[in-house]
Amino acid sequence: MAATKDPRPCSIADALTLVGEKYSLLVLREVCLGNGRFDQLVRNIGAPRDILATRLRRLVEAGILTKRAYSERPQRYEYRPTQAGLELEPVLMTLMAWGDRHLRKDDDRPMVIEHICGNELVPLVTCQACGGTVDHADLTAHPQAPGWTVAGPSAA
Amino acid sequence: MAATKDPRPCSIADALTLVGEKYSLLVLREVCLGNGRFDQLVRNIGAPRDILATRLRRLVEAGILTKRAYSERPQRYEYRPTQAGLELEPVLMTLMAWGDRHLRKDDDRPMVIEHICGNELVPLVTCQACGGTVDHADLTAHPQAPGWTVAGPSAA
DNA sequence: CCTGTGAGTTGGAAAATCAAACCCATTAAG
DNA sequence: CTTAATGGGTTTGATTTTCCAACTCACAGG
Repeated sequence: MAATKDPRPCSIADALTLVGEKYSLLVLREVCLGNGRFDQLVRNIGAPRDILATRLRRLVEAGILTKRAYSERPQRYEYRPTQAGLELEPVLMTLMAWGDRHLRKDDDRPMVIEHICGNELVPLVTCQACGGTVDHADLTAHPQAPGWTVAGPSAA
Repeated sequence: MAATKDPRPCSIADALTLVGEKYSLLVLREVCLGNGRFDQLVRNIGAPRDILATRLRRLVEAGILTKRAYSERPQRYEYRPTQAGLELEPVLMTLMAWGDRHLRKDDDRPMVIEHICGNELVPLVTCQACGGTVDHADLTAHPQAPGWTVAGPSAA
């Protein structure tokens, strides 16, 4: 009998094993803001230095960040997002918008993002095909993995 | 001098204190799929039962899930997303799309989402004002919190 | 009566986090 | 020349979480 330990195969889960650990998405936030230096990350995120070092290694090896020297003698490094890292920014924006809407009173947003169009960014998640916004009621899930239905594993 | 422990005030960080712990977003995934029962969550997520119980309590108290009895005698409960919970689904869809693009070869997506328009959902994050997609190069951040610049704390 | 299901709780070992101190190279100040 | 500061970490030891298996409780079925 197989192990009772095969969770649903899922790209959300896979993405979270890379960026779901504590502080990882905050590292990405700072790095996208242009703050890629170690001490800056420590101050702006408030994470322990050793944990931060671990996360940075992991994000670099995952291809989400790159480490580059901005000075030889003395050697000094900074972290910058890769293309894959930059493509996580929409996730951050969507999460920030959710936090602004549900966790704050009125308009006390700690950060406003300006879009190139000149307006304040209010991110919407839309369907590429029809352009409509993505709402729960409009979605139907189709698991592709063999042995899995929406409800769970079939015929264990 | 103040404590050296005031991280940047940020709705991303605040949102992550609620849904950033291990398994929390996977719980939301399952609950959005309609799988709100305890043993179903254990099987489909692969999380330890005690941790799951802790997460469920937290998500309920945060107003992201509700606990409902679907049977008295014997008492049996299920968890369902609140409106706030449903509004996190776009975050999940965006994260899933990122995982599909960057963590998988070709078209071996473990799950396909169908939009009501009849097409496969490819989520795009767009600007509500102009409708354009959200790319890093088009964004400018404006911190609103006193004492904070994009780079970090000003004049501690 | 014995077994099974659903929804958890309990106990103890293993792993991760935390804060503070330390290290190394280089530059700046007195 | 000695002392202090900066940047980018590593080390150490105490505290928290996580993990896993076993257990509980209430009811239902055969």
